[in-house]
Amino acid sequence: MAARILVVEDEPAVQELIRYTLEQAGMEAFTAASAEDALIVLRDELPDAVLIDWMLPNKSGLALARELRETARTADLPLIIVTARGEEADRVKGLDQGADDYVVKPFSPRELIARIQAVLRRRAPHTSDAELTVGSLTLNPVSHEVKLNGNVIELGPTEFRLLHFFLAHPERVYNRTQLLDQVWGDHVFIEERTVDVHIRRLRVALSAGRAGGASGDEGEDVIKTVRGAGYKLSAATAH
Amino acid sequence: MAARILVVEDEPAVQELIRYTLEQAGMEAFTAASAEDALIVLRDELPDAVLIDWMLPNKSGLALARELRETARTADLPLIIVTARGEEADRVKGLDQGADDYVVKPFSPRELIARIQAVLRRRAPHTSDAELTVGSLTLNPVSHEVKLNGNVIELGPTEFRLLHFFLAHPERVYNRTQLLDQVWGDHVFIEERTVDVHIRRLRVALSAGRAGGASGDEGEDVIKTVRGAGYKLSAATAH
DNA sequence: ACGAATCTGTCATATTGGTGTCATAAACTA
DNA sequence: TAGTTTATGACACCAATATGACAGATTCGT
Repeated sequence: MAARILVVEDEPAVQELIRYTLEQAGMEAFTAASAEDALIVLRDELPDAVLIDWMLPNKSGLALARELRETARTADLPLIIVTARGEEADRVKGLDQGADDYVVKPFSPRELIARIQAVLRRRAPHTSDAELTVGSLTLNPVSHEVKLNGNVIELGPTEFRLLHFFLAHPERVYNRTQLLDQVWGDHVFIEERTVDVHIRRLRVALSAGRAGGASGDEGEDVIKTVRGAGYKLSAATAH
Repeated sequence: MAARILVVEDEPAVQELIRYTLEQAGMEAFTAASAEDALIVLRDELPDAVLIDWMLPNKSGLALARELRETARTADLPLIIVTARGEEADRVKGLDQGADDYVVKPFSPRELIARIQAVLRRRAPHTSDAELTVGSLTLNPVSHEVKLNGNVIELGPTEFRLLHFFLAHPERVYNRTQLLDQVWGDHVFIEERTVDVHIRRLRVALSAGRAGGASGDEGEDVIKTVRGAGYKLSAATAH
């Protein structure tokens, strides 16, 4: 989902430049030409971050920043101040006022995007890092490590994501389309049969991990094929 | 050159008092009204020392202290905690958290200056700066020395911070963006691929340290590449 | 203040390894 | 057995990472 940014900037040319830059980077840009407009726009929808020009008609950008901070609903919005070159004092003041970062004009598109993304990143909560386990199989998202009976299993990125998904939804059957959507992303256009191949690669890697096993007794595969339906991960030693 | 001190204090009156005191003593004072602001200011420039009020809005001063210690870039900053009278327990806790010293409010200007100068003078190091070790690799933050199998390894500043960070968070995978945020600071605006280069420099330095070894037996690299995910430091000799 | 030495970030290029597809063999269903 | 559906092995192509070289910064010693 694209990040939605509110741009508060009175000068049309700059406004357009920023909007273009943001959209190039896959972000959605709203605009407001004054602090008042900004407040009105914000009444409707909360963006993911707000970009405020330091110099605005009537109410200064700083005042707007302070106001946003004081209002509960907008208090947590990441703010980035756009300021003119120099102005060290102003910068500190801006940060004191609650801005999360600032960008000095003129700025490069890359820098602007980088700053915004940094701010968004900082606010974003960490995704669940819990270790997933089914039977003797364990996947640790943090260390990016998979173990089976204590043996470390080497997996390629796709197989890792695939197993990760299965472990997060055990015992549940997914058809190839669902797996493509969930593991690859629902915009990709990939042959369905490709899933089979990755399932195989995953199986091979896992069975290799079930090492040392002397006897021909091949334990049940953790990834089960459900003919006509898809695949599922199952701990059951089902017969 | 005047010492530059970052003052993290939310109460304007106290903030002003401290600033005045510092400037009287020929020091340069930056201010931040909250832990968040402090982090932002620190993103730009590293001062010579940080003065933190124990009670801060949102994030407590202690939490800030801990955060600074955990981030490679700021891990070596001398910290002084400003705390209210009494609270022996807090004091201990503060020092545990990595503070270098503390000042009890109300304090005399002379005392404050003295403490700061003392801390600056013995640029020395934090009690909590324990030596970090993984396998036969050791990093001593105090002496700023890295050893591998007893051999001293020479590292550039960035490589040192990078290794420091990895040693503080072993077995955990970080992508390039996270490393840039943690080791360089999250406002920097650096090409992601640059991380690769520093990883390489670190690897080269470390493998050089695995000296004398005649045989072609290249021991496993301590810094592991996790394709599609990033890098991690791992003790595991696994292959 | 002034070179010398070191450090840093970026590129262009080399390498390595992962991906998606196919053709074909098996396995299963009816 | 014929008709499907899934498993396999081989491959060419593409993507991610490693490497080596460089010019601009920074640091240090003097």
